[in-house]
Amino acid sequence: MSVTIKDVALEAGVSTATVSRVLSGKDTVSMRMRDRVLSSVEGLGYRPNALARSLREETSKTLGLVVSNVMNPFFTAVARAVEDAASEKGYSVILCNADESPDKEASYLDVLFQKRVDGLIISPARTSSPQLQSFVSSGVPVVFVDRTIEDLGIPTVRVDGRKAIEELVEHLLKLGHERLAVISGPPETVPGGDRLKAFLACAAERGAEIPEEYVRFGDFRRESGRQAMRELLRLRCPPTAVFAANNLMCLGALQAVKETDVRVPEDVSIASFDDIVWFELTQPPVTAIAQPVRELGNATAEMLLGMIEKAREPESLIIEAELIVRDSCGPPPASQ
Amino acid sequence: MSVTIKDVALEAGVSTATVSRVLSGKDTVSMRMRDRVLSSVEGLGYRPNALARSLREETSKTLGLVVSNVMNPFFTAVARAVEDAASEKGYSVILCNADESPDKEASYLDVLFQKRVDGLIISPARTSSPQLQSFVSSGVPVVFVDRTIEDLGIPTVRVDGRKAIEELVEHLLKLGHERLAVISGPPETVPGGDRLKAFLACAAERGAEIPEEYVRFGDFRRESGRQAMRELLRLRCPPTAVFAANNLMCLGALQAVKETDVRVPEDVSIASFDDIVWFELTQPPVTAIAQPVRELGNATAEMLLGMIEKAREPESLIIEAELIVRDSCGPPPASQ
DNA sequence: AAGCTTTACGTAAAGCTTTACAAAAGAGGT
DNA sequence: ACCTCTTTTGTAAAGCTTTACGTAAAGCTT
Repeated sequence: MSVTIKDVALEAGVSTATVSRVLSGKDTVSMRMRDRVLSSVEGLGYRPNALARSLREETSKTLGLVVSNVMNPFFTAVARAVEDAASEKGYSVILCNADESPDKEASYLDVLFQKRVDGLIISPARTSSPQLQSFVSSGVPVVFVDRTIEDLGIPTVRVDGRKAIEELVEHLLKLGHERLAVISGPPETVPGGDRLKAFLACAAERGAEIPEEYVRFGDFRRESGRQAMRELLRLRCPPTAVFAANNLMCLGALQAVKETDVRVPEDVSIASFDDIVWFELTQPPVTAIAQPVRELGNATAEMLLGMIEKAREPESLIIEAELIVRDSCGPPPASQ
Repeated sequence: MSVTIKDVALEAGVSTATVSRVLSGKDTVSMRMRDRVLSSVEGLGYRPNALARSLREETSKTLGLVVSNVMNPFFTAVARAVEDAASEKGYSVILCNADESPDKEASYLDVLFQKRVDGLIISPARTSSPQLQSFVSSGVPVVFVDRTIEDLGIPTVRVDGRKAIEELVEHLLKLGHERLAVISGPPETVPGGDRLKAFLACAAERGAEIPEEYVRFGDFRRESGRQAMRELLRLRCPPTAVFAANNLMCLGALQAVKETDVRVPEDVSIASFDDIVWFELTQPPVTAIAQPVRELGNATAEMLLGMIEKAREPESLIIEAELIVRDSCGPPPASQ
C-alpha cells in the first residue's frame, strides 16, 4: 500500500541499494543518480519505514520513560526535559505511567523491551524484576531517576535535599527561632524518611533539638497537613516555625492557620519542601526548597544518551535542591 | 546477540512456525509441542522482537501524541488519559512537544509517520502541513484534540465552554449582580476569542449589556490579570463581579484585590475559566469553569482506538465544560 | 483397508531496509 | 590499445516475524 524503496528504485531506474545510499548519504553516488533518486523520492512522497530500518540496524531510536504518574508535576517536568533532550538527538520517547504498581511496571518494561528501545529511564517501584533484569543483561542502558534500587550497578540521577534543608534550618535559627516543628511525610517512604532525618539531624547539630511533640506525620496530602498544623497550634507551647515536607501538606497547614487568627509570618513561620509556581502566588509567598526538576530531567536524559552512544560511563549524579527564600518566614513573635 | 525465535525453535526441536503459533495462539498445536516450546521460551528468556513483528503485521501498536507542551496541566491530563486508554488496549504512546512551532510539529509528524504509528492524536498548530496530509492520505486515523483545522475531514474532540459560561452569567445575575466585567485573553486566539464572545453574548441576551470599560484584555498570564483587575477596581463605578478567562489571570486578579482592602466575595465576586486543584485551596475557594480533561482525553483516545479498529466512524465530539460553584461569588454589596 | 477429512507441522516467502561483496564502468598511465 | 586503480552501481543476504501453502500423519466412515 505504502510506497517503498523498491518503488522509488523502479521509478528512478536504479537499484534499491543506490536509493538507500542517496538517502543515508553514507556512501558516494554520482550526481546524476542522486538527482534522479531525489526527484523520485519527492514525486512519490516516499518516507522510509523506520520499523524495517530499525530491524536491520538494531537500533530503534526510541527511549522508554517509566514514571509513576505524569500528573505529578515533578515527573511532568522530567518528562518534558527528557523528551527535549531526546528529540534533540533524534530519539523518540515512549511514555509509561506505572502508578506505583509493580505489575504495571513489569508489563510496561516487557513491552518496551520487545519494542527494542535503545535506552530506559525509570523511577522504579521498590524492588527489581525479571523485566528490569532483561534490560541489564542484554546491555540496554538504563538510568534511574529520583528513586533507586541498590546493587544493580545502574546509575541514578536524583535530587538531594539535605544541604537545602540545612540552609533552611540555619535560615530559621538566624531569624531567632528556637522552637522548630516538622510535618513529615510517611517515614517509610524514601523522600519521607530522608527529609525528616535531615531536618532533625540539622536542627540537633545546631543545638535546636526537636522534641517529639513537634514531629507530626502526614501522608503527603493536604488534609493531613491541615490536621497536623491544627494540632501544633493547639499545643500549650506551640512552635514558632513549621517545616512541611511537601507542597500539599504545606497548603493544608496554611489553611489550618487561616482558620485561626494566627498570622504568617508574624506569629508563625512556615516553609515547605518541593517548590511550585503557586507558592509565589499565595499570601504570603511561601519559602520553599525547590527541586531543580528541569536540570534533573535534562541530566538524566543526557546521561542515558551518553551511555547509548558510548560516550559516557554510567555514574550516579546527585543534584542539590535549592532553598528559595520568600516571605513566609520571619522573626519569631517577640512575646515569649 | 539477542535470543530469537530461531533459537527457541532449535532448542525445542521444532520449526519457527510452530513457535510462532504457540505464542500467538492463533492456530492449533499439539500439547506436546506446546509444552516443549513454552519451556524453551522460558528457559532462554525469549522476548519476541516487536519491530520484526510490526514490520510483518503492518501494525506497530503505537500511537503518536502531539501537544504543544505537556507542562500545560490541560495537556498533562490529556496525555495521562490517552496513555491509560492506549495501554489498556495494548498500545504504547510516543509523546511529542511541539511548542507551538510548526517546524517542530512537522518534524515530529515526519518521525511518527516513519515509525508507522497506528494512529495520531494532535492538537494542531494553525495550519495543515504536508506531514499531516501524509497521515490522511495513507489512511492512518487521526483525531484532533482541543484545537482543530477545518476541511480536512478529521474528527475533533474538544471542550465547549459556552453553556458553562451561560450558567455562570445566570448564577451571577441571580445573585443580583448588574455590573459584570471580564478579563479576557488575547481575542485572536481561539480560546481567548470564544470565551469572550460567549460571555458578552450571554450577558447581552439577558439584558446585562457589558460596557466597553468593563472589558479588559490580558495575555493569559498572571501579571496581566493583576494589572487588569487594578484598573477595574480603580474605575469610578467598579464592577461587582469579574470573570477571568483563565486560571493564571484569575490569580493575578486575586492578588490585585489583596493589595487593597476590598474583600472577596463581599465587595467583589470573582470567577475563573479553567479550574485547577489550587482553586479549592485559596481563600476563598474560587468559583470556576472546569474543563473535564480526563473525560476529554479519554474520549479522544477511545475515538482514535475505535477508528483504528474500524469499530467506529470518525465523528467530532464536543464535551461541555462545567461550572463549579465555590465561595468566591456572592451577592453584590448592598450599598449602591 | 481404501478413501476421505481433519489436524499438526514444516518450508519458504514476504514485509522493508541496509550493506558486504562482486561486477562494471570510468580514469589515468604507458 | 592495454593494464591498473578507483569510483560507481547492482545483487543478494540478513535482520526477525508471521503465514500461505503443502505434506504427512492421524482419525473417521463405510
